[in-house]
Amino acid sequence: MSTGRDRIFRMPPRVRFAPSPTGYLHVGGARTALFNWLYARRHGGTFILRIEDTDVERSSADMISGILSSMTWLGLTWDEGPGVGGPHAPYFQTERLDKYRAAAARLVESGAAYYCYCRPEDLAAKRAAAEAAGSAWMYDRTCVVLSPEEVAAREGAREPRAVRFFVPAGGTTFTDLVRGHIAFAREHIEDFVILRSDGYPTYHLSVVVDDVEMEITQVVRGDDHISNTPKQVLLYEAMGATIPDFAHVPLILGPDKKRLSKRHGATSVGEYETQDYLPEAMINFLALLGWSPGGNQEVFSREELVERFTLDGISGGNAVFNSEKLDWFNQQHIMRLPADDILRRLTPAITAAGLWRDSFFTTDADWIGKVIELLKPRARKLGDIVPALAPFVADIVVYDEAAVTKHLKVAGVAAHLSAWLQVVEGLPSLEPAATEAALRVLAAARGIKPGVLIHATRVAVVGQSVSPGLFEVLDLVGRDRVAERLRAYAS
RNA sequence: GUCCCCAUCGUCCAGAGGCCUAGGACGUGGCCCUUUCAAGGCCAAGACCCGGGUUCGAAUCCCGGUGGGGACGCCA
Repeated sequence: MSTGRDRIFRMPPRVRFAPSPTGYLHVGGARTALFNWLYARRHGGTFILRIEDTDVERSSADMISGILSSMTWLGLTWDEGPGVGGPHAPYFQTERLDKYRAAAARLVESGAAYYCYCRPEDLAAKRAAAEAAGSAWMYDRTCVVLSPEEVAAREGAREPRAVRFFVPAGGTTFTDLVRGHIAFAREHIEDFVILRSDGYPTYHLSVVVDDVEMEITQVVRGDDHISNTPKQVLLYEAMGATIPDFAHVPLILGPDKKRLSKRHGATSVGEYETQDYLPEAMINFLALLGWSPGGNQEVFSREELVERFTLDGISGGNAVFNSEKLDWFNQQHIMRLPADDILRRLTPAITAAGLWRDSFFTTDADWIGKVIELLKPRARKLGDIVPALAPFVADIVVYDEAAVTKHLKVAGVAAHLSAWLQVVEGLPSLEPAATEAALRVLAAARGIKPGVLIHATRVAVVGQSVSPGLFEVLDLVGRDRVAERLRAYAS
């Protein structure tokens, strides 16, 4: 049998992300998708998206479009799958049912599987009884001993039946790229159903049939699939197919170390999109949850992650989702975004706020770029920049009452501002260093601390007691606007 | 209950027998910068789950225990 290692060097990998559209794209799923995507991109391979919608009861079209949209938002583009097609189309399992049925029939034919006429209610009762007795239930093989005549009779009577895989005696081992060898004794594996009585395949069958047909070379998926793997290995063997490599990645937990769920807060990628996180921050954060490139660098661009990604950098233990660190990554990525990029991303929001000017991309590009640079390190979310733009680009100043009371409605301040206004009007421009020097000279002349003028000016000009460095702000707001706003509070 | 996986600061990771007096990041506390708020810089507190082995030497290897997680569906 050829090992995965050989395969890596022989041909580009083909990996897939195969979500079930029974819910939104969960951050855990997103990370699994990311690892697959990084692996494919790193090795010049193919990243396939396949929708496992065989649970027709719980799957929905809305969930499918939600998942696709979250994948797109994260930038996890797929080479084969919904919308783009590919050599193994279709990529929706419900459109591939004939393949699973044919595979099940072949397995029955070869004796690797058999028809099971047990009724679900009876099985449930047996399971409940075993559970009550405190022991684990495994299918008791009632139907494996049926004679060919009886099977023929029941088939003729069109009795509902499922197809079960016959688990042979022995042991099953497989190599996991993250954990090494894993062994299961087959007495712990029951004869599992591969085709339901309604003709739909179960996960085990469809996943193996598709992974074989789509020539998947590495199966990178969640840890929760590790106990499914021996069953699937058995299926590969029975089908005479090449077994892919497996890499099971640890789960993402909530702060209480329980599997991450809604009660821990936002768990779907869509919620983070709504909350205005940068997709590159999400990618960076998720990549480092359970994987390490080695070294001390923490902030990575998508390209840098692709360059460094290796499966053996994945750690074995589960990871707790730490949203404070996500916030930090978000801020780090905001600070690394060029101003023109920020402007482009924020165009709709700025427009909606009534602050847009077409000159931002032309004659005012330089100026607005400086404004954004000033606002950048203070934004925790990209959208924080939008309201902060108002005092610069418009005459909209929202005055914070507490700030006004504290810094402007103070005895003597109006007179000081009046003097300062005269100075400002006499200045050729508000170049920061010169403006600051002028303010300090004035403060000294009037026998007050520079801070009195600085704080009063800040509140008068931006309406808040916090802002970027005052003199940079004044320069970018412009002398006329600054003078106008000072005048409102001068005596 | 049975099987499987995992185990380093509160959290995410580094560490693949001596480089460990265990390193980085988030968070926390302090200081610096300073006109505010951020950003940035510096400092501090903070961990190898326990017990046995193996070895001259173990965070690193082995065994056991404990703890956590996962799986035991005609869900995926």
